[in-house]
Amino acid sequence: MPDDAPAHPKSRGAARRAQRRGPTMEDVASIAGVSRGTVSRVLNGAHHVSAASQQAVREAMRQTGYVPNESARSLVTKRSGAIAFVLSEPPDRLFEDPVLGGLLRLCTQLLGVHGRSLMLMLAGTPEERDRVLDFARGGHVDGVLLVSMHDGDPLAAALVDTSVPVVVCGRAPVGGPPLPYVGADDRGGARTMTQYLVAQGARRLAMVAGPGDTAGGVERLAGFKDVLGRRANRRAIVCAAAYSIEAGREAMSQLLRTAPDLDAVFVASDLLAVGALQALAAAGRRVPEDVLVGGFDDSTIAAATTPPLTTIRQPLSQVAGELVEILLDRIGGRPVSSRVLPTTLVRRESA
Amino acid sequence: MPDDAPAHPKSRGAARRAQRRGPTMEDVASIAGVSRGTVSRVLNGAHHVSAASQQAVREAMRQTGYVPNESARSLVTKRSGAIAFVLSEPPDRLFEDPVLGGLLRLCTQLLGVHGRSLMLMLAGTPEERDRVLDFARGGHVDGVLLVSMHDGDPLAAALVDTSVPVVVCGRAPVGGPPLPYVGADDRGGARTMTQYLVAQGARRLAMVAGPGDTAGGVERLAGFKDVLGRRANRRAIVCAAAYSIEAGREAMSQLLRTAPDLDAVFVASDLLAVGALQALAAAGRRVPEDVLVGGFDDSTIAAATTPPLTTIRQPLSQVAGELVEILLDRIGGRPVSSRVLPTTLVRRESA
DNA sequence: CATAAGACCGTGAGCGCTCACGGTCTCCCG
DNA sequence: CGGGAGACCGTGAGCGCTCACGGTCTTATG
Repeated sequence: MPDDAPAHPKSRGAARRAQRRGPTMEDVASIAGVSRGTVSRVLNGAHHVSAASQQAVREAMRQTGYVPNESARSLVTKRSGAIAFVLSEPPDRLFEDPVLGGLLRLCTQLLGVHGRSLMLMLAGTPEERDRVLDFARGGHVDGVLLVSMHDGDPLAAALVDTSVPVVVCGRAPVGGPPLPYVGADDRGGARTMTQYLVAQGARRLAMVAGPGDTAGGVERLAGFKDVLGRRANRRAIVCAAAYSIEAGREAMSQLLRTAPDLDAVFVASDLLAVGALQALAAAGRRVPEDVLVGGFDDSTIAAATTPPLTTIRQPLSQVAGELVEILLDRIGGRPVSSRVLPTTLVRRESA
Repeated sequence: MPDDAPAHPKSRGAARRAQRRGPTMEDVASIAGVSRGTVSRVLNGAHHVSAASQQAVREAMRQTGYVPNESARSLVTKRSGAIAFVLSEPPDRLFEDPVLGGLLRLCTQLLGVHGRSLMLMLAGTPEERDRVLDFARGGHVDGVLLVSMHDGDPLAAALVDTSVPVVVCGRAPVGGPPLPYVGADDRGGARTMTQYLVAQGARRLAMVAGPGDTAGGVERLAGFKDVLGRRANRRAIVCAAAYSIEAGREAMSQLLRTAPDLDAVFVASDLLAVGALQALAAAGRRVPEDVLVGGFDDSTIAAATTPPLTTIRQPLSQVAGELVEILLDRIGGRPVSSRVLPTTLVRRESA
């Protein structure tokens, strides 16, 4: 410390405290020979601080191992630096779906580079929902990334009047408040797949749709119908009870009964398709020789099935990118708009 | 302002502030006709508070929609209520492995029940690691759940001297500090599977082991060798480069070259096994007729392969339970001990 | 050379809470 | 009936930070 005299009167207890409970701003300030205010300035922004002070402060921070106390900061700024990633789903969803895992990872990573942290919150039960609401109201989080597939989700409505910025992933639940959202183009993707199946020679197409109260459920079905028009056979469409392997197996079995002559099936998600593949195999139908199978999502599992699944890829990293960008914009008070991202067909062997 | 009489001197700004930024404790107190201190008491513990005051306070809280400000609380208590779930892995791990997703969900849920929240943090890059460390040092989290598979992880060592309670999931990395951990009995499970394979008539067993610097990698291999003793053929053991489908495929292909006469293979993880199954199919080997295949984890994917995978189940919910219990104990200053949980064989069709 | 404009920096007043302390009031025992 | 023990409750002093304000010192400008 070439530039510093013995120290200021204020620094008496500072050193002792510094070793007890982590150094405070005051400690850094006294070591750097400046005031709290200056330290604060270099910490955020560093406008109007001389190069010398800045240097001294940084050195003092390094030397003391200073870490700003986020609680104290939040207390006055009313910002927490945290974003809630809320999974408004039955509890086993995260367990099953690799897509969700990927989204979560991507968001954590992206948020991290913006200096923000992610709190994972479940909202399957009323108690959990209340906790989320309390967090939002209590200023514990600056924004919410709501992953909600189901329509009429009570959380979305409750969340808007906490006035905490919210962005929905997937699609804004119908009947809910008009929240900004970002999602893949479910309908367009479904159209692409259906057209592809037709182009591959499918004549009697069937569909395993997702649950009827989810965006993926209705939009992908709509895309299917867009292409088929009145040729769509009502008997050849069943909705799965959930996005799970079992539900897919059951739905496919049912399809095999109601539309036994099907020669292609579009399944609304890869996980569902895994189940469908199993049901098909159990029924002795070969894929793709007897039945073409198309999935949706392009999750990890798609490449692992037998045969590997032809599917529609969701641009997951784009979705994550837009999600955090929009949320951060909303938090910053900038205007935002929802976004629907294009999907692509991934050809493998099932169709 | 229709509802406000001149009121107490102190409550002048209170009402105005209450509608601006959420009610504070002072607001609740003045409405309930008590003091801050009493409100604080009913909030935590509620000892030495008359039933009447307690009633009044609760009513006032309900009426104002009061939510305690966690930052202010943390500032004085030095506790944050948050736990970091740190994934010290290459970034694509979470993407792939359903086991991790399940663990994450379970921990979030359990922690939630205890009134604590979970921050998800990645620690794949040095920057991310520094962030984790800063969080720990800054008192931003009360404890860390470290999911680290690789030995010699620098994070574990750095974390211990932040004096923040840490519990490791999996196993304490060798060469690292002696941290409490909880994990499944990898070695025992591997023994069980190997014995089972032998009992099923396997004579020339091979193994696709996990990466050599992971607990799962060395322990499961050790279990394999425990059973086979000197009958273990060195040529019939290869380590996969990672826990991924591709790595499994490649390892299996290699095995097919170095030990072409194998009639059973124990694969150190389900994900790896998916790849192995693909390689086997590509080579024209039928499972289980020509080759028995055993996996490890019993992740979602295990039931979805063709044929469905016989595997070793990790008691995931028990792992999660012990993990948070031990961490909470450590935070509470109670003594803790590491725990190894038993695994079970799940028979399906691949062996 | 006087003065305005700006750069730089220190200070005080909180943010909303907890916790130790001390005060009051009741009740019971000797 | 005095007084100690508790129960109950209010108060002050911060926790570590930010932000507005105002002061000093430099520099440019008329």
